[in-house]
Amino acid sequence: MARRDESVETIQQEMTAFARRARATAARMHPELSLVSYTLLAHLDDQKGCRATDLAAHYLLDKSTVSRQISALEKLGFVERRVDPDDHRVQVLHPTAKGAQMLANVTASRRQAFHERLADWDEEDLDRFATYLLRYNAAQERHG
Amino acid sequence: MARRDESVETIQQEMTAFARRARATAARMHPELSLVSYTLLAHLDDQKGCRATDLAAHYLLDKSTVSRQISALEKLGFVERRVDPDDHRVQVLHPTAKGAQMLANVTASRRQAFHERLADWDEEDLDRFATYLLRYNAAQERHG
DNA sequence: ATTCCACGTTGTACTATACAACTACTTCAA
DNA sequence: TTGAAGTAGTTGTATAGTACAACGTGGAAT
Repeated sequence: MARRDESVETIQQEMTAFARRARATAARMHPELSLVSYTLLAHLDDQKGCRATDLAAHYLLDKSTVSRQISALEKLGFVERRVDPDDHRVQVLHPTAKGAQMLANVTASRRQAFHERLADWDEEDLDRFATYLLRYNAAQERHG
Repeated sequence: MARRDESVETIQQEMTAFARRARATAARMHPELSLVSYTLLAHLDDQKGCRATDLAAHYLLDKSTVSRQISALEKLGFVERRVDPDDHRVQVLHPTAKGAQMLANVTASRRQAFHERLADWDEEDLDRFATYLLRYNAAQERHG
């Protein structure tokens, strides 16, 4: 049981350490697109458009927060709104060409940073680490 | 090479997803002690006291940020300052008894949450996951 | 038609953060 | 030994991200 506790303790500490640093690191790497904006834009790109409410639900953010983030992205010309013809309350959000381009740049640069950090890992370790993270996050979603 | 890329992509996505959620989750769980305050207080406890400058260096925060965080912790009665007799510029920071108590509570509750999330993992997986996280964070510290 | 609900915006407040300017103290070198 | 340079910490100011509450508008159901 002691070994189990120790592992859990380490996981807690290291996940926490990572979380603390993540925003600042992202901001330093990409002052033009914050971690949150990046995530929202990536979701829009991935989903081929969605509603603000969907973003809020998916990322556990208040709708007002999403509203402001989207306004900012729109002001930057990265997102456009298309009113749903079937329901005039709804705006379907899409990345613009410019937004998609910026997203592609940031994604490429993030991807490269991760590849560098993980350069000396062998394939099996990478695979296992990825699997563990998926499992951990899935558990977190279930248990809050 | 394709499998390697895929793993790295997953790691990136999942680490990002975790980072996005971490603060909000921590805030919901412990409104009385933010993730940052908790981390700083834990460091003080762990190190048996240290200077504000050390905290700033260790957590890559501006000294003004640390100064304000510490002021807040002091106002709450969780931290006390002891002027270093050898160098009157320096304040050595320590958790108070009350601070140590609060830290212990939050730590216990965090620990329990992690244990719940990881309840159905076997010992070998936990050990490997912990090792991977340590390795990943160490690499991040080196490569920015 | 009225009531209720869903979508989104805006007002307000708070926290975390950085940068710059400042004070107080120490160290070192001429 | 005194003056320059450096270090520790605080405070002023600005910004981003966030939540909650109040609101307007539009759809749905009785």
